[in-house]
Amino acid sequence: MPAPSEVAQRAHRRLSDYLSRHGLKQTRQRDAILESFLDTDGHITSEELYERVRREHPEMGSATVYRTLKLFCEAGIANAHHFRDGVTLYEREGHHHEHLICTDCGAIVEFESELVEQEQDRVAKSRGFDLVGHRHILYGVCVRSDCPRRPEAP
Amino acid sequence: MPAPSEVAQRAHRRLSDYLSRHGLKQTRQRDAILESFLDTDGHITSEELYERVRREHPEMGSATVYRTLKLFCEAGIANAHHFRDGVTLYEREGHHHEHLICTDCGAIVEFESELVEQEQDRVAKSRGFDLVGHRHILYGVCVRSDCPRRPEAP
DNA sequence: AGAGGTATTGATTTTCATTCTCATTACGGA
DNA sequence: TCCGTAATGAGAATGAAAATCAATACCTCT
Repeated sequence: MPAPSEVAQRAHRRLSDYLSRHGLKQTRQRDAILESFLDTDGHITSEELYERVRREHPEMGSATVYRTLKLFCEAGIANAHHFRDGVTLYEREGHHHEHLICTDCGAIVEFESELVEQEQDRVAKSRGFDLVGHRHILYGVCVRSDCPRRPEAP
Repeated sequence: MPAPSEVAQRAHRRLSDYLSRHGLKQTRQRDAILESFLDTDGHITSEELYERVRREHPEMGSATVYRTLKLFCEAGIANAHHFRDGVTLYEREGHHHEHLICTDCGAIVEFESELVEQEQDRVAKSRGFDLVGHRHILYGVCVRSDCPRRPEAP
């Protein structure tokens, strides 16, 4: 296996912290799932991750992956998205960014904007809120010539 | 039939247009559902709307409401949201706004920002997208001691 | 107005992601 | 190593949304 990146190490540490701080246990499954998850770019569903983990650990149950991904969110290692109904997409917590989604082909492009960031703080504050997170999604039609039409709306 | 507001009339017209333009039919169910839907403030699930419509039209089927709400979205009368997984919330299309949600009490406050609006256009364009819509959600904790459960616009 | 072709409906079933249940197993502190 | 408890895996349960399908309602044409 490749050298443990700095980011990966941080994630492992964060999980350990969270577990011990909450009287939970460190298990081989949680480690395995974290390993696979960290090895992922972009977004992934629980089911997809399950398939991946399964290749290395055939005895793994899908319910465990669901449970663990939820745990990761609570531990600040992952983030859950509900871009479309019926599926939860997870991605690594870290460099935070927003999403630009093609309503035709479903392509997801990431972006960030310091300007929007500041404006969000301003708005939340003015409404008497302590901002703890946000989600900013743009829907558009991408110019890709191959954009294979696939149904999905906001 | 109550006084037809300007907004309601526009919605009815938009539905008629969409139907005829797509070779679809005008039915009493669609009218009834639109009526109830327009009578709604804030967000509503298909199931909730079904219950409401049902009071006036006991013969209505829930599948019809699902289908119709989807139709409304395509016709530009409604918008679908997936704030949490597993449920689709619909709201009237119209004055467009973003949402600020309290993670503690679930209160939903609406806001808009011209500045963010412009920035969105800029970002989408720079990525080769034709912007057709967006969703901007802020999550925070409202600092009021009574944390009012009031999904209302300012 | 009447007929016919098709979209629509309502009841029901099906799908499918996610959660729950529970007996069994694995952690981890003492 | 022992024990109490959290965790796991398999399968059942849940629930929103979609799909089926026979019966019905619309609409267009005559």
